[in-house]
Amino acid sequence: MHASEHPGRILRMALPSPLRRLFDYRVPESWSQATLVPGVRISVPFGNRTLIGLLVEQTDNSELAPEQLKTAIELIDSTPLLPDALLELCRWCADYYHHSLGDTLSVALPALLRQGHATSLAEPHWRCLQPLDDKLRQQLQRAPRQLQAMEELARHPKGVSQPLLASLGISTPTLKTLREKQLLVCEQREEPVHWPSPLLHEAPLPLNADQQGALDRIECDLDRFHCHLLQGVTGSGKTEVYLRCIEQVLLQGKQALVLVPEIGLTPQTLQRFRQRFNVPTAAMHSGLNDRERLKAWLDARSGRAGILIGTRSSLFTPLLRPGIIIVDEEHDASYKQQEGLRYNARDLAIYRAKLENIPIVLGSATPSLESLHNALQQRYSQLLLPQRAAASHPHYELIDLRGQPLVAGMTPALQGQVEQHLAQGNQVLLFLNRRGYAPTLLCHQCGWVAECRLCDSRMTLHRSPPHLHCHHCDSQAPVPFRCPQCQSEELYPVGQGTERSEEELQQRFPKRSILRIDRDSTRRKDAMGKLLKQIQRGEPAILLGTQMLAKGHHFPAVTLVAILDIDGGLFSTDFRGLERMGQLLLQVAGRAGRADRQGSVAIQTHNPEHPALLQLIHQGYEPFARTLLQERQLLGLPPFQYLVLLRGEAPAMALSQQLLADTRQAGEAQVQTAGLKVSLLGPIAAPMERRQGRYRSQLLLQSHSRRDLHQLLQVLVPVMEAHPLGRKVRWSVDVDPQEML
DNA sequence: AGCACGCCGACT
DNA sequence: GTCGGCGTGCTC
Ligand SMILES: [Zn+2]
Ligand SMILES: [Zn+2]
Repeated sequence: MHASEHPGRILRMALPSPLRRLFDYRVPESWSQATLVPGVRISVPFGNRTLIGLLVEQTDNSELAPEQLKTAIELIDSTPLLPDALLELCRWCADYYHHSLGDTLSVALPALLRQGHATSLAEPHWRCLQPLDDKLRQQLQRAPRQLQAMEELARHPKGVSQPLLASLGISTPTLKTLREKQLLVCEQREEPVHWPSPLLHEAPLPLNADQQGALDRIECDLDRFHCHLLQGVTGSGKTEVYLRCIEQVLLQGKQALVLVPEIGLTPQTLQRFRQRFNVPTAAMHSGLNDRERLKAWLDARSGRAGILIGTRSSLFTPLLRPGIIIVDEEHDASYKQQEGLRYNARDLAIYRAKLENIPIVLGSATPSLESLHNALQQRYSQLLLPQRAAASHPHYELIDLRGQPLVAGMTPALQGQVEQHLAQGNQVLLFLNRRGYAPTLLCHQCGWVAECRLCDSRMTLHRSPPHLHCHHCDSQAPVPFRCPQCQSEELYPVGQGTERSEEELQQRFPKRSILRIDRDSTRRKDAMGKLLKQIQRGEPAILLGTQMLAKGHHFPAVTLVAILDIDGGLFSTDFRGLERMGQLLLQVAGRAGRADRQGSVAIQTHNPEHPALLQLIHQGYEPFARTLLQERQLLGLPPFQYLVLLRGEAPAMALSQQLLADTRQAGEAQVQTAGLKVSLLGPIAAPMERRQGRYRSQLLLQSHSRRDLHQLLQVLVPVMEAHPLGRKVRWSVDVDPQEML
C-alpha cells in the first residue's frame, strides 16, 4: 500500500472493460476538489486509448506506487450521473452476477452517455417576434418557404423546436434568413420539469371487489418497501390496478417505473397510459435511436416524466422521486438477459425497490415458480384477481391425436369445431409454435436429412421464399433439388410449420380468410399493423400463428383457440419446460372468449393422460404450479436450491471440457478447504453440442446456499480468468440460469 | 475486450 | 527481404 502525498487525490474508477477490477488515477493539479463526487464521468488514459469511466470513490492510497499511476484527463460531469441508489444497485448487480462493474455500468447507461454526451438535450427553439399580418405576408409573397415557416410559428407563438420544424420541411437556412430580418429569434430551451394538472386525463374505470382489495393492500404500504404478487387471469383487470396504484404515486409527486416484456410494449399499451394521465409518460424500447433513448432516460432522471415504461434494461434508469415499480408479466423469460451481463431484471427490480424503500408489484396470470414460492412463504403478499372481468372461464378440451388422420395438423373433430365457430360468425385462433414450412427435409430413398453446417440441428424448410434456414445460428442454404447423398429427387418435407399449415388450411377452408402471424409474415414494416387491423374488423377468419400471437394482443372476436401440438412442451429437456408449457398454454387460452359468450380451448396431444396437463386444465394454474414446486423440491432445483451454470464454447470440444474440468477441480478443492455446501456437476456437453460451429459444454453448481455459491465463484472466476485456456474458450458465468440449453 | 509486441511461414 | 498469421502480455 502506498500513501499518496495528497490525501484524497486518487480517483478509483470503473472503466468499460471486462476486467473485473477498478483502476486508480491521479487527480490533475488544476482540478478543484469540491466537484469530485462518486458517480461523475471522467475520461482517463487506458493502455494506448482513452476511456470514459465513472468515479467510484476517492482515496489517498493505492495498491500501486504513485509513479505507476496515470493522471485523469477530463472531468465530464459536475454532478453524479447516477444517484447513490443506482450506483449501489450496479455494484450489487456486478457482484451478484460476477461481472465487471465497468461493464455493468455500460449496460445501465444509454450509449450517448457512455460516449460522453452532455446530460442535457436543450434544443434550439424558434419563436416569432412579429405578428404575421397582411403587410408581412405581402413582403414574403415571393419567398414561399419563409412564408410557410412564419405561418407555422405564428400558429405557435411560444415557439417550436428546430427538429420539429425540420420534420415539417422547414430548413435551418430559411429560419436564419428570417432571423436576419428580425422576424424570428432562436433560443436554447429545455422542456419544463413541472407536471401539467390535473394529473388524470380520463376518469378511472370502476373496480370490482377483488381489484379494490388488491389496490387497498398496495396502498397501505405505499411509503415503504414491500413486494406484492398480483395474480390475475387474463382479463381480470391487472392493468387497471396498476393504473390506480400509479395514480396514487403521482398524487404524492412521485414517479412510477413499469417494466414490460420485450414484445409487450405495443402502441396500445402505451396509449392506455397516456390516455389516462396528463403527466408525461416516457417509453424505452428497442425501437428507439440513441437520442430518443437518452431523452427518455433524462426525462426520468429529471422528474419530467411521471411514468417510465420500458423493457429489461430500463430497470437501470434513475428516477428523481421513485414511488413504485411494477413488473408486468413477471414470469416472462425476456427479463433475463441471455448474454454478457446475465441479469434478471425482475430480481434486480426487487432489490432496487428495497434500496429505494418503495413498493413493487409483480403481475402475472401465471407467476414464475420462484415468485409463487415467495408468496406462499409469505415473503410477498399474494393478491388474487380470480374473476374475469366480463367473460366466464373458457371451456377446455383435450383432443387425442393418436391414430387420427390429420389435415393441416387437425383431427377431424377439431376441423368440425373450427367450421362450426366460423359458421357462427366468429374467429378461430390456431396456435403452432413452429415457423417455416417444415422442420425437416428428408430423402425418401436413403434417409438423408438437411442438417446445419454449423450446428447439431436440422435445417427448417421455408417456402416463401424457398430456402433452408437454421433457427439456431441463422445460417441459410438453397433447397437442394436432388439428395446430395443418393441423387434421388424424392425429397420430402416432414412435420408441420405455420407456412405449411397455412397452405393446407387454404385447401381445407377455401372460402375463409387465413391470417398467418409469425416472425416471417410480419417482417415487413407495417405488416403486423395491417394484419391486426383486419383481425379487429371481426369478420370470420382463421388466425394461425406462433408465440407472437399469444402475447400482448387481444382478439375479441375469437371464440375458439386450438393448440395444434402441445407435446413439444411436455417433454422438454429443460427443467423449466413444464412451467413454460403451462404459462404459454394459459396465455394462448386467454385469447379465447368475448364479453358475451364462453370461449373454447382445444388442445391436441399424443399424451391425453399427461398428469401435469390434466391438472393444469382441470384445476388451473396454481395447483399445477404447486405440484411442479413439489417436484422441484425433490430434485433440489430452484427455488429450493440455487444454480449457477458455467458455460464454455470453443472450436474443439476438448478445449471447453478441459477448462471446465480444471475449474471443477479447483472448485472441489475450495469446497473442501472452506467447507462449502455446493455440488459440482459436470462438465458435460451442452444439450446441443455444436452451435454456430462452436462446441459447448457446461459445469453446473448447485447449492442450498446463495452465500456458498457466491463464495465459491469468488474463487472460480479468477481461476478461469487466469487459466491458459481462458482465452481460447469463450466462457461465461450464468447465475440463476433461465435455460440450460 | 482491445491493442501491442514478437516470432515464424510464404510471398513479391 | 517484408507481409501477416495468432500466441502472449498488459491495461491504474
Ligand atoms: Zn438420398
Ligand atoms: Zn445452425
